Amino acid sequence: MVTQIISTMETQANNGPGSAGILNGTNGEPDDSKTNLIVNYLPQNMTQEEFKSLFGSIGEIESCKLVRDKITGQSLGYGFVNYVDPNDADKAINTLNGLKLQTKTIKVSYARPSSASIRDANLYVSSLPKNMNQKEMEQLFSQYGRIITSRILVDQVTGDSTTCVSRGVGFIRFDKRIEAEEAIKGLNGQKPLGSSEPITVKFANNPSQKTGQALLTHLYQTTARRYTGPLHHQTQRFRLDSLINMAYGVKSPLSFLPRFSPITIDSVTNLAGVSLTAPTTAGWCIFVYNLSPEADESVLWQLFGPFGAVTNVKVIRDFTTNKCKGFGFVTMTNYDEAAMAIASLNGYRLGDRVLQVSFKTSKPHKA
DNA sequence: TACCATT
Repeated sequence: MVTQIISTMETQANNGPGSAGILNGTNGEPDDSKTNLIVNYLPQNMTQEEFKSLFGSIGEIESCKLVRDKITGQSLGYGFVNYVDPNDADKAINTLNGLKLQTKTIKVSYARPSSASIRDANLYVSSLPKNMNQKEMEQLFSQYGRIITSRILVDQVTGDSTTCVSRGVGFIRFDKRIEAEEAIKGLNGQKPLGSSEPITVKFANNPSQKTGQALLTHLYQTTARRYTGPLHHQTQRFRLDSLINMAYGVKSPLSFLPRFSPITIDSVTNLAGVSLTAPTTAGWCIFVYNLSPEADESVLWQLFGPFGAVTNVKVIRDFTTNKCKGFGFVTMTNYDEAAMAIASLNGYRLGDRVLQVSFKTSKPHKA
């Protein structure tokens, strides 16, 4: 799934007067509030040299650093630039903030002074109402302190940025950790006005805390998806009539499927009392249970692709261990193909596990 | 052993 970021590109006002090389009267440290910038949302593949070259084109740099993972050396997507001349810092913000580099839109703003109190002030929010936008989320959280950055993650239908839909997940970075703590106390488990579902608010996991192995696994999966994603499903797609032939015992390339499905299509459509997820712009969401801890996205593409148009697959993993939690989701465009996939794959033995496959149920909620 | 989402 392609994830697009909605984020304000405005920069933070800096913290008052000061200029490079002038010593702060209280502690004798240089005041670089007018020269030191933080750069966010850099492309993952940008090197230190490219980073320096881009910002060096504005003016003389005192120092700069692309921040990287301690173990893997992988870019964490942000960095700092300290100019000699505050005018160049200002110019960098004006000319480079909002610059589009590959798929990213970089953010250039004054860096806040390094301090223990601003660390771990980043929150992860889930179960947000799908119709809540970034501004509304900020409004909800702003009562607890000054918000530095915020964002809501959205699904993006390939090739049409207007059909974005919130994933109900976002981030809020406060100025101070105590503000973030208060926001958790005040908002975790609370229902936003007009919403029936409580939101989850917790400290965000920091990607740099991931193990090197998990990062490499993630990179591998991101790369591998190129060869198994929706743009290629036509090449492995089979026609519905060949599936019907198979049901009558005709030889088929789908011989890996069970000859007799444990359920019929009718039983799928007629499950009493179960509300199926409505077809959204994205299609029909299918719940796949009993995947192995090692399962990855490619197995879902392989299983469901033969039945028709698959627009998205997702293996749910534990964020810290990166192991599959035993289930995943597949989105298919057409109801008939989704129903056929469910009828055929529910009860299918994958390795030493028997899959349970059904339409995703609507999330249960207490009255 | 049961319905996600981690910039």
